[in-house]
Amino acid sequence: MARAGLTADRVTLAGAELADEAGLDQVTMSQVARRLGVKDASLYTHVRGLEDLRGRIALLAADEKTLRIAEATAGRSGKDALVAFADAWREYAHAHPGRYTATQLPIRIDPELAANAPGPRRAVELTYGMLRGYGLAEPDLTDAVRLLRSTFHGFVALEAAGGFGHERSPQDSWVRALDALHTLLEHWPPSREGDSA
Amino acid sequence: MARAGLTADRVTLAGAELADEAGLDQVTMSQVARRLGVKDASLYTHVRGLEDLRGRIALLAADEKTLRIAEATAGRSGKDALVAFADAWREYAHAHPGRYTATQLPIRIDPELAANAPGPRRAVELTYGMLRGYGLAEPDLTDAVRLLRSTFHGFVALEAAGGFGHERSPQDSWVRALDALHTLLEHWPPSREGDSA
DNA sequence: TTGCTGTTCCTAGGGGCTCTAGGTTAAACC
DNA sequence: GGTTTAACCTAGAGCCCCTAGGAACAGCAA
Repeated sequence: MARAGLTADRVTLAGAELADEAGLDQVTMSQVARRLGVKDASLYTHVRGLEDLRGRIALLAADEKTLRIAEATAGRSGKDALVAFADAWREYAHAHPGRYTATQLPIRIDPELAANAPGPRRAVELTYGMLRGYGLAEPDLTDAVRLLRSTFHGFVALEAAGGFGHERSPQDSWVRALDALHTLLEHWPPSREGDSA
Repeated sequence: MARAGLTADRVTLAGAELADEAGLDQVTMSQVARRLGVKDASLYTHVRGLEDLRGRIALLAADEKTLRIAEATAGRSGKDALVAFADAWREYAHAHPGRYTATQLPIRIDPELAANAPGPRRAVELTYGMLRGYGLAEPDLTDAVRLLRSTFHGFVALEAAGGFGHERSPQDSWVRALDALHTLLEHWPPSREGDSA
């Protein structure tokens, strides 16, 4: 019987494709094995188990998303960069819903695996770089980064969960949200003393 | 053998408790049945299946969250209301992580069940009510609501997923984010023509 | 060509899960 | 007390994850 020529990466990719097509919860060892024309037990040579596979998909997605954002924001600054960043984020989530939901999993990723992934550090660099033009200093910079990531992720997540009614197109709200965030960054409120509610 | 006295609500509550203690993915028919001292097949009298149970947990969580927010914002306005609203949201997510993640599920809830739930409509009313003081008109109002919900949900979700490093406390970033959102609402940017990128 | 080695992929099987079908038995009403 | 209506049960099919151990292929050496 001919070998299937599997590797951890090929298994991960098959899982990622399945996640996008059928939803992350349909990503099972059996389904992935079936898609690869192989028995499920064979996957355990390449991947530690289901949890490990999901973690690898999450890592793959994070890397891909970061790459898209890097390409989109290259050479841009100010609001251009902000919009390019945000649109790339949202478009990745739309194009790869299963992969994207994998990134939402509580981090239970093999640390050794994560250490080799370029994604996280690169993502942080990109975000801080995008905000450079707004002239924020720490800790406002960190707070702004967190606010932006929260908004991008939250918007995409609510959109995917069907959280927006049909009255107004999400796209229009998205554009306005980016407008709003831009003006917010330009007029970031000064920190006041005694704030720790 | 004495009856256990189950109802759909009691089954849902047991599932919700289990979700908070062990994570939503540990909410299985078998586990919930075990917790109730009953065989798993017995649950199907009260609940259509696992998907239905998860939907019910999501609905319960939405109602509870809305109630907390209503209590927190009662009698407040302006930034007070905004902060109370947001804090109640985040505190609910912290207190009931399993229930909260259930609300993130793509809506696959029994429509008949959802129709009887007071949550969604009430939540919308509350949010619009909170924004009344800022003097926004449609469609800006809808856009602002969506932005706020996105940010609240996104922040909580990233926080739960371990998405924030350890450099700065999430609490501090949260307080500053609310400051920022408040000033943003006070200076909501006017809509410009030709915006539809 | 033959034999050796390491890895890939297999079969077999245990245990947990969801859900259905159909039987009992407890509670509720006449 | 008898009848009816449900709640709860046992039994079982089918799918899932994962482990243990066997078979077969690829590469290399002699």
